[in-house]
Amino acid sequence: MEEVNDDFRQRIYALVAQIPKGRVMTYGQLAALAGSPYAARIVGGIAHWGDPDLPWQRVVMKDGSLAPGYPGGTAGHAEALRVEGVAINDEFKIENMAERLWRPPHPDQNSLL
DNA sequence: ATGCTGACAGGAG
DNA sequence: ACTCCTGCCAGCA
Repeated sequence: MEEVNDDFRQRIYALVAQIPKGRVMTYGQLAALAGSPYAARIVGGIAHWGDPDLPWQRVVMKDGSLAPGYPGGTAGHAEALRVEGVAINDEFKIENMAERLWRPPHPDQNSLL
């Protein structure tokens, strides 16, 4: 039953790995999708200690701010996102955050349009 | 096994 | 608009 903990991390990996280039997801959203809406901080922890091969640069704060613990600081994170095609303001915040936010596909919802 | 920490989020001043 | 405080939960030592 405790596998939920283990799954939590696994789900975060899966979700992050599925984030399309040019899109971003918030820690809280990832946590919620993983099963714990209040474990946003944990996602940050996993991002720091988790698999470095995953595109953690696409994981940002709900406010559109970038991760302070990212290699190189917010500046490094901003630059990484610019490469992804994401526009970053001089305030190191994502422009049109709502549009950049990636919404994971529904399990069995047929996309009709 | 326990405690402290933290790449967050939300509410209040 | 910005800053400060609180809550929350898994990971790490």
